[in-house]
Amino acid sequence: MSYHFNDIEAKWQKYWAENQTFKAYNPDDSPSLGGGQGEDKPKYYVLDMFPYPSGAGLHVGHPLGYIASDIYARYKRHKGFNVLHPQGYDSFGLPAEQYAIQTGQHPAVTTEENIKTYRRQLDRIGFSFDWSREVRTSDPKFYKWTQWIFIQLYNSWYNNDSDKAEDISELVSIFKKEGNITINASADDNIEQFTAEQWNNFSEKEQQEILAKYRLTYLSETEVNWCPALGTVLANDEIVNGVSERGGHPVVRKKMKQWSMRITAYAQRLLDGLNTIDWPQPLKDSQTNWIGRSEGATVTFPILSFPKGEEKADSESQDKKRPGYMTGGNNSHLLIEKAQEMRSNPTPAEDALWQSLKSKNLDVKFRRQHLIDDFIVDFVCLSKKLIIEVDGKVHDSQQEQDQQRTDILNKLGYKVIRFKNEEVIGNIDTVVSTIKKELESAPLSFGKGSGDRIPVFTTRPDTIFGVSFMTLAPEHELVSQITTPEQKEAVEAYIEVTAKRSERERMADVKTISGVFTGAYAEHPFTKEPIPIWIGDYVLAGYGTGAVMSVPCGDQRDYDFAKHFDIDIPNIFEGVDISEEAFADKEKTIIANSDFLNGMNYKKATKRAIYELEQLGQGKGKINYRLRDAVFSRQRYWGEPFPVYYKDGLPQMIDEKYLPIRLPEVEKYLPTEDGKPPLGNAKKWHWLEENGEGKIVSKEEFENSSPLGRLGGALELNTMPGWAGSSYYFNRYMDPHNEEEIFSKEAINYWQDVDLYIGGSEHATGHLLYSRFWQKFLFDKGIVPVDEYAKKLINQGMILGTSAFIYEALHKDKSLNLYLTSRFFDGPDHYTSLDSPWKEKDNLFKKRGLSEENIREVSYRNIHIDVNVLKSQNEVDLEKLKEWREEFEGADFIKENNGKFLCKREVEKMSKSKYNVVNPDAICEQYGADSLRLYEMFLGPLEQAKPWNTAGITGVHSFLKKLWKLYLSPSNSPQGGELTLENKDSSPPSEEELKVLHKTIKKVEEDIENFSFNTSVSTFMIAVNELTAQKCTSREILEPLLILISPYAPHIAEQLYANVQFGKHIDVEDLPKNYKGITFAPFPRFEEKYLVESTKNYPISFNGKMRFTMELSLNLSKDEIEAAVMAHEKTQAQLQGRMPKKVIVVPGKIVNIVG
RNA sequence: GCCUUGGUGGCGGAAUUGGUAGACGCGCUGGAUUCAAAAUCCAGUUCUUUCGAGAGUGUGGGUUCGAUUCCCACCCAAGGUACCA
Repeated sequence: MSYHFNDIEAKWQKYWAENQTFKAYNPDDSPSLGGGQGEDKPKYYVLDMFPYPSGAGLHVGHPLGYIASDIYARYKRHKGFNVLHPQGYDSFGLPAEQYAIQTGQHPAVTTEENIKTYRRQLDRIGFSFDWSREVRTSDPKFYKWTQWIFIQLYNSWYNNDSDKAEDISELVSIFKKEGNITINASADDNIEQFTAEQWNNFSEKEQQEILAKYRLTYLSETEVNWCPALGTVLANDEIVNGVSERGGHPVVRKKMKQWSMRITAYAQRLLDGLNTIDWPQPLKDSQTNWIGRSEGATVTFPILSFPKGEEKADSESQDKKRPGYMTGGNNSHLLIEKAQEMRSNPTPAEDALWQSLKSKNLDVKFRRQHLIDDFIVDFVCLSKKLIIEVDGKVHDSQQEQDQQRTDILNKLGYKVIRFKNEEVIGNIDTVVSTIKKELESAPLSFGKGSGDRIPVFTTRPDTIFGVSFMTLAPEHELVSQITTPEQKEAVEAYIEVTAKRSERERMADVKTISGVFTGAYAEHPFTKEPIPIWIGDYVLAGYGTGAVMSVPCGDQRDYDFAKHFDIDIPNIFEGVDISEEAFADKEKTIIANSDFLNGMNYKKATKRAIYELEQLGQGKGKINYRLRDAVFSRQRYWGEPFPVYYKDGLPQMIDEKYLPIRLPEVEKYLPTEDGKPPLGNAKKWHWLEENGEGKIVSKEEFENSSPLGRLGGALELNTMPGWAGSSYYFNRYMDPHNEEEIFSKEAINYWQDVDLYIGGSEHATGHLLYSRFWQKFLFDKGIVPVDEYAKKLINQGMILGTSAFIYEALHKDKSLNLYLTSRFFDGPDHYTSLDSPWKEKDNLFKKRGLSEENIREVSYRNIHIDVNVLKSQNEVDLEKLKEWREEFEGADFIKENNGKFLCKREVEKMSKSKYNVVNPDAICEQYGADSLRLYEMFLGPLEQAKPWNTAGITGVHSFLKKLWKLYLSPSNSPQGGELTLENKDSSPPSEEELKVLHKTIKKVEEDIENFSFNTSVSTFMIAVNELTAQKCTSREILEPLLILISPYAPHIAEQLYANVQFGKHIDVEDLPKNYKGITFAPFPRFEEKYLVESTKNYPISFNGKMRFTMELSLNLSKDEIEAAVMAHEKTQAQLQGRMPKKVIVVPGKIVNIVG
């Protein structure tokens, strides 16, 4: 009986489905569901990346990873594990919606159809998925939990002290008691300080607005990547080269109110976590780059500007310099003496505080009796903009004046705190610790209202003495404030030009150096020299502080800028020539010309520079991240609705008990006429909650309801992005039908995490980063037990297509309807042969009415043809070609002498437009799923990209036929042939056969553990070839061999295994009810003893080159081996009479003769 | 530019700790079988060669008795990333 793969495969697939062979059991399942079955087995979770069911269906490249994971899952079942191997669909997404816009079909309908196609294709390949656990992100039962997680995020804030997310209610209770002074949170950076008293006096709305700045998901006016063509916002990773990844539409920057996710709070933990997981290095590297941690310092440079009214005197006498600490106003000259007098005659309280401030090592500098505008303040920390006033009794009677003064100081960006004399004298420690807290929480930020200094971030504080100018991003908010009247025109013109240039242009045009001087100067923190402030578009507004201290000798961009504008380039490196380029090597750096940093290396100098800056209160060590908070709103229909409504413009979460909030029906999937997202078209999209009942109603219905005791309002119009559902689906598989909880405690504690995750590397900075973020959040909240969800991850390589080309003759760009076999061409228009078929073409040209001269004008081009019309490697089936495209119908084809018409093949990405797509269905039809599985693995290492070439599949296919024959003699009997082994009294295996089996067990087991599936397939081929040659009929050999092959080619293995069990060919239909298939048969045990050899065929090398081999007993000693080798005639021939200098003998390995 | 991965016959690829380079398969060549084809089976297939042998794993060096494997420098390809201070 021959190998009828189609029949066998269909029957076994049906059998597995009916018997739920691959169902994984949770320990808490009821016994009728098979609960407890997994208890005595260790768990193993194998997962494929969530597929998006696209309309095009699967091509041969898609199942590669699924086949690999399936082999591993099946292998683990043989190894006695309770294996969870689920599959489902990431079924929300753009393409279905685009299609809906074009055709009016509901995305749910097309998605359902696409899923059916996917499922049919997947089923045909024989995967061992537990389909009872299937989930779909677009299913309300699933997205109920997506919405639920969103609410959890909304109700959380990130506590940097405990380094985890905590409930927002804890934050509120701290605010009530202490205000926000002691809070160390990952939050917005423009938060004002407040006391408990202030908090308690804030209105509900004010409180909510403040809380929003702490929540892990929050609404904010963000600059987003708006894609007008798609009508939506895109995430950074959805943009490739400045255009949308899907569709290639232009993208512009735009401000919009959006939900954001505070992923930045997790930046460090996302980075640290990478060290604990076994993921591919390139993937870890791209996450590391994406997070973009850089260690350095913030340095603040005071701006030298001129006090009103003193401009002239100052500019003449002081050469346009004025130190940054001179913060006095127009009347400074009148007040300065008074201040000096007060300084020398402090009150007892002032003196006590001053001594404490000096001695407590506060890392910041305080000044006393200092001029701020027209006031003399008691104490001020300029870098933190904090003023401390110590009030005597007299202040009780002048509270109003004091308030006015405070208001003015506040406007100047200072914070004022007041203490009474008796507080300072009575309890100096409390006063100092309050000041400390204030200082710690005061941001080193110089946002609005702090126009007198420029903060920068630098990774090279050691090069601070090399600063010769500063550069601000053109968008920097200080630019307009500091620009001098003379430079105003030039600066404004420059800003206008840069604003007009799109992001894309700016990115493409890196080489052009441009910038403008603002006319303003900043003061160097140490030398107190003035530094010119420029603007330039090489500085990005969005990174760091949007300003840089430019060190031209140490940074190439600064160097180029300085050269271009002829700015001074001081050299601060010892023994380095900077006449041609900047010197950026940290390792070799020795600092010079830098005062206290001279002679230090990078590390030392950095540390010292930061220390000195801190002493001055003009800098601090800082870690900066490139990672930005993730925008979570999409102006789309086909996505998860937010569980959010708006009341007085503030977002409100809907109570969990009302989830899911279902996606409403709309008539049109386009944005509304007034530019609102598609959900704006929904007739009913208001939330109304009254009498403990919540529902979605129309606007009218909401407005007509009684305002008393009612909750609700307009629902959110945005939907969630594609990555929402895929950020936790792997956990939901553990308990996918639970309606009470996202998953049960028992389920998550049993399955814990994914042991093996296989998928494409394209998700490196999208899905794989966001999902790690959510996992860490869920971990903080005690919802999941581990903070990394996938222990091991493998990126499968892409399968490329092998395109086919034929050559078409053209005259003046017009097709002559004549095609030539490709052997004549090296490429288009480049022929290599002039033999008879080549000459034949001229006759055909003449028939087409071309003159001799015309013929000389004929040119050729190569065109793609469908790879499915090929007969073999490169022979075209002309009949099929004509069927494929009408234009070939009446065409002439110039063939080879042997009548064949050949095409050229070339490896390219598999894509529809290149006609090189191969459908797995066609392969299954022609060769079977087992052949497809084996061939995909046989192509090469899993992680590497490799070309598909259908012609090569005959190799694995004939292997399967040989395997079949090894078990069933090639009898012609129509009723299932003779089995080559007798069931009961099969002959005992020979030593040679046992050796083949055990060497195969060893190799295959090692290969699977190393995910080296390609080499296993070769091993199977070798084993079957050898056993066939040995005419093996022993059940002790043939049965275990099937278990080895079963993960790779499960259908044929199941069938032959059944045959072996019954001693004859048996149809699936005839199996007894209690039949146990191959799936859980224990993996054969490798036994070393069968591989022990008594002799070795030694390679004999001369000077390291193998010249011949020699069979010797392994019992021989080194000397005996040497003697035997030297006695060999070929040895003497090689040596030609010379005496060897040395003979290396490695017993069991090699003999090398040197001489 | 930077980071990562890789470079071995006509092609996909093997060689697990430094020890017989090219396993296994495709393709190709020749043969058997057949009226013929498909299928199947057998033999050969890195290159050069005076048939003795010699060279050979991107290039050039090095370490070693011995290097595809380890070290240094360079070249090329693919992927990621990009004025990130």
